[in-house]
Amino acid sequence: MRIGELARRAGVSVRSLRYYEEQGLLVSERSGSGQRHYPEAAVDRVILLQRLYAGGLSSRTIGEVLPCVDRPSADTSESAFEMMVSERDRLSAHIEDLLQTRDMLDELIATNRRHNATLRSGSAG
Amino acid sequence: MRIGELARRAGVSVRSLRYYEEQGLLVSERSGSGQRHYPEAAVDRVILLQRLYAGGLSSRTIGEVLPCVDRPSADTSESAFEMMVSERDRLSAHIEDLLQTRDMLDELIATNRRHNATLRSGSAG
DNA sequence: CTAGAACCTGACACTGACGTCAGAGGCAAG
DNA sequence: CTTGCCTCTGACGTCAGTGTCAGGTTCTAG
Repeated sequence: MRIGELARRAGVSVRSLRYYEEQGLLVSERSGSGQRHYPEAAVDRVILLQRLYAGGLSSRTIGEVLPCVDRPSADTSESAFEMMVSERDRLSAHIEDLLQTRDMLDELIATNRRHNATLRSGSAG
Repeated sequence: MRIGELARRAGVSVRSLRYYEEQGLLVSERSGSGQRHYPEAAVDRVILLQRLYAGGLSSRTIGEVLPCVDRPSADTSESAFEMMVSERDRLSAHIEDLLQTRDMLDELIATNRRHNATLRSGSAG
């Protein structure tokens, strides 16, 4: 498929796909005229990339981790594996942090609800 | 206290404190010579701001929800309250997304561990 | 062949919370 | 007064993924 279809099916912009390729995260075959062509598997690949980006990994980090995805059995994935584990730990810590923030928001919301309830019982507004 | 002490005690940079003030999130009294002075409570205030930033709220958004923090009983917090709730929901969705990403990483890690174990049992590396 | 959609490269714009530098003034200690 | 650290304002730099525009080529339908 060409880049437009891949973009639609993976739910990203064409610009992003070119960027991923520029970062070495996504490969394409080129037709004689220079147009990019992708196999079906590229859709899942891009979705995977999106998920890693969503996890806060940078392009560089994703590039270093990808060998673990593509060839989990090669030695090249030694440092990649460590990177992946440390990224998972970083992500876990980040999640914990966000959970604390959410708890704080929940408390604030509860406090405000109590006040609002008090106000509403006095005068609607 | 002056800005340097507040920065140390809250664990942020002096630059950040000035930025927060510029965004209307942190107030200071000025001495005759223009230096900023803060009460003890400013430490917790800055920590609160940090937590909201960590939750992915922008300066503008924080500014809009702060009335809920400062005066939970005022009407001014009506839209602020809705904003706070929607930010909590956004944060929850974000956390769910990150959890999925972490699960994916965990699966990748498990897969790689199996391969590494196989390798190591054959030849240490 | 033609119109128009899709594609190409290249490059600049943007966002947003800061880092950092410059040049100047403030303040406690000796 | 001097030394040295702290603070001030102002402004430009950074990062990183993506938007967007420009100018040109390629593909597809009729």
